[in-house]
Formats: sequence, C-alpha cells, structure tokens
Amino acid sequence: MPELPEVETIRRQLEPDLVGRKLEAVEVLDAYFSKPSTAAAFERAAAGREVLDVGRRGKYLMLELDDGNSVVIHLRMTGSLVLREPDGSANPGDPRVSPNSSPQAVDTSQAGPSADPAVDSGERHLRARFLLDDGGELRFSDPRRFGRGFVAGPDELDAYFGSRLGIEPLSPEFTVEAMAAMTAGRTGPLKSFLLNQKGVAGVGNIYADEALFRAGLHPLSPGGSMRDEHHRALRDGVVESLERGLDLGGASIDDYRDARGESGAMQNEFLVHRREGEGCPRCGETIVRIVVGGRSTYFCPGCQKRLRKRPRRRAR
DNA sequence: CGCGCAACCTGTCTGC
DNA sequence: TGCAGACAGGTTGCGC
Repeated sequence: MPELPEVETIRRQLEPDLVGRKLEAVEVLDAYFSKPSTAAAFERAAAGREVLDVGRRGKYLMLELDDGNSVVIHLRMTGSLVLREPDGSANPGDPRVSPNSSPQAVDTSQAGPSADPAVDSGERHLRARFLLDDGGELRFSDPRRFGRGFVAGPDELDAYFGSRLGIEPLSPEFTVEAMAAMTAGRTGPLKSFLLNQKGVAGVGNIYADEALFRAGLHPLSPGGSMRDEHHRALRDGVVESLERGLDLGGASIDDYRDARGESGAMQNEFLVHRREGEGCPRCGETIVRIVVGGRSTYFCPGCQKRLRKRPRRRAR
C-alpha cells in the first residue's frame, strides 16, 4: 500500500513533468473522490491554475498552485496517480491502445456494467483526471474508492495537517529525544504507535513491521516500556526501512504503481512483512503473524523479545 | 486524552 | 463450478 516511500517515489517522478504546467481541465469522474466537497467545486478550484511545485507531507501529495491553494491527494490503500506523456504513449502496460486513439473514444452511454473487461485496466477505476497544457494527463485511479482529494489554502492546510500529522521521519526533527517524548507513558503497543500518523507521519503497516524488526522490538511492547537504547533503535529502524523502500522505488504488493505505472521492488526484500512461516534473516527462527489493532503484523519471536515493564528504581 | 475497534469500500482469495 | 464469507489496510469516528 502507498506509504511514505511510495508517495515520495510518485512525488519525485511527477515533479519534473508537472512543475510549470497548467491544469487545462480537471474532471472528477467519481463524486466520492472530492467528498465532502462537490466535484464541481473541486474542478473549479483547480482548473486553469499553474502547478508551481509538487510536495508531500506524510502520505499526502500536494500540487501547489499559482493562486496559493494546493490540490491535496491521498491514495489511501489502492489509489494510483499515473502520468501520461504528451505523446500519448506512457502507459507501458497497455499495448492494445493504438497510439492515436482519441481520449474521448470511450463511449460510456451504452456500456453496461459488464462492459468489455479487457478495457478495464485503469479505465474502469478512473476517478479523476487532470489535463495538462502540454497534452499530458495526470490520472487518478482507485478500485476501492478510498482515495480522496481536496483543494485548500495555506492556512487551511496547516490546520488540517497540524491536527493529524506528527513528525516527518526523514527530517532532522526526527531525533531520539523526539521518539522518547512521543512514546513516554504510552500503554498501547509499539505497532499501534507507529501506525498513528500523529506521532510519526507516513509509516504504514509494511514499514511499521520492518522498522520494529530492524529495531529488535516486539510489536506488542508498550510504547512507554522503551529505554534510551530502544528509542534510538526504533528511530533508526524507521529511518532505515523507509530509506530502503525509497531506494527500491516502493513496495508493490498488489495495487501500488508509481507515476509511470510501474511496480516497485521493495516487496522482494521484506525482512519479515508477509513472510509468515519463513526463516528470520537474522536468526533463522520462524516468522509469525499476529493481529495488532486489527492489522496483520509479522515479526521474529527470536529477535524481537517483548520488553518487560519499565524497571522501577528500587527504593533506597 | 489514550486506547480499541467498527466502518468505509471493492477486488481477490479460500473453503465448502 | 459457484457462491458465501473472509481478508486486505489508511483513516475517521465512536464508546469506554
């Protein structure tokens, strides 16, 4: 699923092609996408504007516009943002489409619900499209319709992110001290802490498992049970797993594709995630799967021992 | 406020 | 072969 490394991979790919481009037309095909705002309001706010920059905060992607507003997009679990080049080619996974087929060629007026399944990949789940002034097109697709987009001004954006996102884990602010402060006194499991975006922004189910393994920490250990060495280990584990994911262009378990429609390679190098029953890469013990906070969680019982309650200083 | 959990969605996999 | 049910997980909202 798209977590920080996947969203950042997309951001890096979009930036050179989107900055300086004008959004000639914006079309919301699924009203769910722009909820709670209407499709028309979203289109009106974005259309005609030039893209000055492409940013990211946690798992959110932002197209910063020339009027000070930003188009904010969250892919949630199955969303994808694919850029079609001006020459119409792009999409490497679609040899059926002839190079000069009109973009308006799809006639939906007659098509029943079970229309030609061969035309599906990308078309059926297309939720919004941004036509660029160089002939290119940015397409947001999402089979499960969880992904969302909205347009907001700077103050609105600060308030929005401020109330739901914590520290950027690849920034200098993500220190050992910050980790200690965030987890102090917490009784919930470390896995849940990592998934909560108000602490560390951008970590999801995959990188949480990988980070805890790198840190040698049990996913069920309470946040407040960590001591100094653990704070450092977890901070480093988060950073290392995210950077590894970035180096490999993200993880493609099933739906994730980058802005060129291609898969990442991180899924081939998972240390524990989705590796139930296999041997631990460090000690060889069998990796197990448990459920924490309703999420599948994978870890090595040999390397990731549960922390005892924080040792109380003995009286006298 | 912290914590746990259901709900939001739909495609895919599993078991009978 | 077909179909019901489980499962996937980022975020929100509700109850305790």
